[in-house]
Amino acid sequence: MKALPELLETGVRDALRHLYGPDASEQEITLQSTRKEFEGEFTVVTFPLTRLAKKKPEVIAEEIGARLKETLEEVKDFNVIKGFLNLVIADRYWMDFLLQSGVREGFGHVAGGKDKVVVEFASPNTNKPLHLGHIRNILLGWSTSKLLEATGHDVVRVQIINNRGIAICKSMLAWQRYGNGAVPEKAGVKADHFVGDYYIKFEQHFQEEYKAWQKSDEAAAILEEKNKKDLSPADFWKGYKNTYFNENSDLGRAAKEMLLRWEDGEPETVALWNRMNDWVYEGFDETYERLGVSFDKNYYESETYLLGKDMIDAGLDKGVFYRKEDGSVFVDLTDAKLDQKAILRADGTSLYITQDLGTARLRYDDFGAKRMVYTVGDEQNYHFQVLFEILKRLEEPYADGLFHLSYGMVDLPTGRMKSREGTVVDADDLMDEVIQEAYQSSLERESTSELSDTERREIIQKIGMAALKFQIIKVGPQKRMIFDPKESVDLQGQTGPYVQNAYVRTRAVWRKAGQRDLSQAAGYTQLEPAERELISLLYAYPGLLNDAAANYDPSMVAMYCYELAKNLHKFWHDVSILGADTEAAVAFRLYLCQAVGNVLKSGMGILGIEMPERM
RNA sequence: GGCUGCGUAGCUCAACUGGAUAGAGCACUUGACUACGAAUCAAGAGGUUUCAGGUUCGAAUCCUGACGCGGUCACCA
Repeated sequence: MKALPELLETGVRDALRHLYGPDASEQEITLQSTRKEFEGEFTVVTFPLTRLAKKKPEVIAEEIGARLKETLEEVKDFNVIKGFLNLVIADRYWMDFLLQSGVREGFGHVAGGKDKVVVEFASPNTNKPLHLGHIRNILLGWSTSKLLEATGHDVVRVQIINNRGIAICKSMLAWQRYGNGAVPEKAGVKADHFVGDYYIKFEQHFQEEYKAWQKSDEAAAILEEKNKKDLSPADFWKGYKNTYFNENSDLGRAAKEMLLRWEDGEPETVALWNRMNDWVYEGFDETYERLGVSFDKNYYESETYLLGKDMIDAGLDKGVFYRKEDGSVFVDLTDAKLDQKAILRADGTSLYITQDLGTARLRYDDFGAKRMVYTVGDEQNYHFQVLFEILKRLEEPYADGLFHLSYGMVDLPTGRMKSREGTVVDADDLMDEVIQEAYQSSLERESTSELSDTERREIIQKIGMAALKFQIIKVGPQKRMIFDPKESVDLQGQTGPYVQNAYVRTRAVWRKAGQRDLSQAAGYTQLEPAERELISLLYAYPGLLNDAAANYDPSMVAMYCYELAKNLHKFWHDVSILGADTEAAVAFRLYLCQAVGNVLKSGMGILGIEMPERM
C-alpha cells in the first residue's frame, strides 16, 4: 500500500506534465490536509501554478482534478473552491488501510535505528522540594524523550542534581542550630519538604538578624556612607541584603564557613551534607514515581563541578580562548553576535559554564551520543547559545547535535510565583489536589461501583494525573503559560480525562461485543462521514509523531489526541456500533474502535498519561 | 539602554511553518439519557489577530516602525 501524500504528489506532477508540458518537473506542489468544513481529505493549492499553466486557478484545479480521478484509483472524487482542489480518497483505500495496518499495537512507532540522544530534564536543587515549574520541566522533558523514542531514537534520560553550594549549606546550618536532632520519619514530614523547611527556617532567622542589625551603629554608618542615591532606609536595606549576607551577617558567615569546610572535605560536614541530601533524594524519588518518570543516570553536581578545566587548556592551545593578565580565561564570541565571556576565574576556579563544558564532554564519554537535549527554562537562552557556540569552536564531536529545549515560565493567574511571597505551588500538594478532585467527581458516578477499592483508587489516580499533565503539556513549550490550579482539576472539555473517556468507550464496546465474526469486516462497503474522519486521522498519526519529534514539541501530540478523542465521541454519537444494520458494519466498527483505542493509548503514553480500562 | 522572546474571543490555548469564512475548550444561553458509558453530543452568542505601514495572487505568520509585557546582559548558578 503506497503512502498517500507521495502518491498524490507524483500524480499531480504527472498531471501537470501531461497538461502543461515538461517544465512542470521543477514545479513545487503544495499539498495539505483538507479543512474539515469541505469535502475531501487532501487539498492541492493551485494558485502557485498559474505561472506555469497560464490559466486561472479554478480552471487548473478542475483540469488536475479530472486527470487525477481518471488516473488514480485512490481518488474517488474531487471538488474545486477557488484555487483549492479538494481530493476525496476512495473508501476502499481507507478500509484496506484500517483492516491491514491500523489495528496493530505500536502503530506509528518506529522500531529504532536512529541516533542515540541524551535528554536532560528535571535537574533540581536539593535545598527545596519540587514545585509547579519543575513539573512543567519534567513533563516536557519526559514526553519529549518518549517522543524521540517512539520515532526510533535510542534515548538516555539523565538529570543533574544540584546538590552542593551555599543553598544546601543554609539548610544544614539551620538543621544543626534549630533542629534538635529531628528526622523526617519521626516528624512525619516528607523528607524533601523536611529539608526545605530548614531552608525556610534559615531565611527567617536571617531576616530577623538583618532587621535587628539595621538598628546598630555599624548599620547607621553604612547607611550614611553608601546610600548615595538618597533612598529611603527601607529601600536601601532591600538592595543591600546580599552584601549584608556576604559581609556583615553572622549567619551568612557561618553558612559560608560551612561551604568551605565542605569543600575541604571535613568529615563531619560531609556526613551531615550526605545525610540531608539523602533525605532530599528520597523525597524526590517519591515525587518522580508519582509523576511516572525515571532516569537512566543521575549526575551529581558535587561530582561534576570541578570538570571542564582540562577543556580550557585545549581551548587555549587551539586559540579559541585567551588568558588575561590576571590569569582569568575568556572567550571572545563577538563575531557570533555574542559577547566576551569569562570561563575561568582569575584564581583558577571554575564557573557555571566551565562545569557545563565538562559535563557535556562527560556525557559524550559515557554514552557516545552525538545528540543532547537540555530541558531548561528560557531564562537561560543566552547561556546555552554561548555554551553551544563554545563547544562548536572546540570542535567537540557532538557539537552539532546540541539542542536547548527551552520553555516559558509558568505563571499563576495572580502573576509570577514568588517564594518570598509564599505563592509557590508545591508539586506534591498539586498532585494531591487533582486526585482529590477526581475522587469527588467519581463519587457522582456509578460506572466503577462494582470494582474493588484498590482498583478504583488506581483509576482515580490516573484520572487526576491525566488532568494535570494534559493541562500542562497541551501548551506549546516556548509559550509562557498561565496555570490556574482550578482549571487543572477540570475533567471536561479539552482535558486529559476527556481523552481517557474516549479510550474507555472503545474498551467498553469490545467488552460488550462478546464473540463476533470479525472477518466479516472486509465486507463493509461504504463509510460514514464520521468513520472517514477517524480513519484519515489515524492515517496521519505516524507523520504527526515525526513532525512533533522534529520540533521537540509534545503539545502537538496532545492536540492530536484531543482531536482524535473528539472525533471518536462524535462517531459514538452518530452511528450505532453493536446495533449496526449488518454484521460487516459491526465488525468493521469494532476494528475502528480498537484502532482508535490503540492510537489514543500510544499517543497519551508518549505524554506519560496512562489510560484506564474503565472510569 | 543593547540583545532577545511574546502580544489571537471575557479567560486558557490552536492554526499543518505564507493558503480557504482565524479554530477548540472554559464560562454564558438552549436542546438531547428507557440507546454500545451524558467525564458525552448538538445549537447559539463571542474577533479590525495590539497599532501603522510594506512585501504578493494571498499575511496572525515574513520585513520596517510604534506601543505593551517578559527574559537576559557577573570572574552567580
